[in-house]
Amino acid sequence: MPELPEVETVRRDLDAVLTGRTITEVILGRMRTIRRHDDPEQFTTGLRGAHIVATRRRGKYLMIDFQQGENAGVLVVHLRMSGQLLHALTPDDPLLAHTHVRLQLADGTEVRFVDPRTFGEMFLTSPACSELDHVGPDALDPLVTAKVFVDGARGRSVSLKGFLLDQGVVAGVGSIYADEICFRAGLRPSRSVSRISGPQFKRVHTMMVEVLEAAIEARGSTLGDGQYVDMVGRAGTFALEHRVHARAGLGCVACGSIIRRGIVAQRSAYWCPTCQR
DNA sequence: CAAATATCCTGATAGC
DNA sequence: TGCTATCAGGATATTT
Repeated sequence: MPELPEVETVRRDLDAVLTGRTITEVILGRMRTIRRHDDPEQFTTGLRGAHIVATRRRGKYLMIDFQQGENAGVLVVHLRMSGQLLHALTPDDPLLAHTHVRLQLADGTEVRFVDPRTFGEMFLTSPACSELDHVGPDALDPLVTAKVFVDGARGRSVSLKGFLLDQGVVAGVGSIYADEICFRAGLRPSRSVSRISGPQFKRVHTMMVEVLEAAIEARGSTLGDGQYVDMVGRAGTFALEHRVHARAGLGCVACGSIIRRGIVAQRSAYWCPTCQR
């Protein structure tokens, strides 16, 4: 499941492929991918001739800024669980199953959106991107400090994992990194944020930044299912550094206790019963 | 208002 | 072997 580090890895690849290029044609497969648009034509005509000027990311959302004549616009992409953006060097590269959108470029290459589970989406909007108003600041935004966590947790009783997954507080952390952050902070994912102190939130914040940056360095986490890969199909290596996620029944790398699995915030959660309280 | 629940969908896996 | 039932999960709408 692509989370902040995986989306950032894709953004960097995408930037090299798209920025400074022009979209010449858009081929739509499944309409569900562009479900925010009533009219598919609005999407295709809105992108045809678009000149890409920049790529950005906020949490797990990719934003592709473009200029189309006098008009500025943004193509927003969310990969959700199984979405992939792939770069095809020629239009007749074999099409993978579940290829829902093809963006053909003036240089003859193609950016393809592939998404078996179809939860991912793409939509066009104006530069203000008001559709993302409810999304909090990016987890790696320098403006995000431990205070954002302390303030965001005030008056709430949700679990730490549920809190980290709440994209309205800080955006970008998903199930994998929430587990890894909880481990490194020494706190169980089920611990209520109402029982977490200021210094503990400071540690949560420090560990969040550390884990996310290390994961970007490793080009993300590719799990056993091989689901996540970058734009040319390469896996990320951060799963090798996972301490708890998907390690139920194995020994804790720090103390040897058996890693446990349970449900927290309606998601699978993994933790060390000794290292985390 | 916050938190829990149902929903979307398909591939992988478990169980027979 | 091959079938069916179950599960996973991000964000959102709905319910509690």
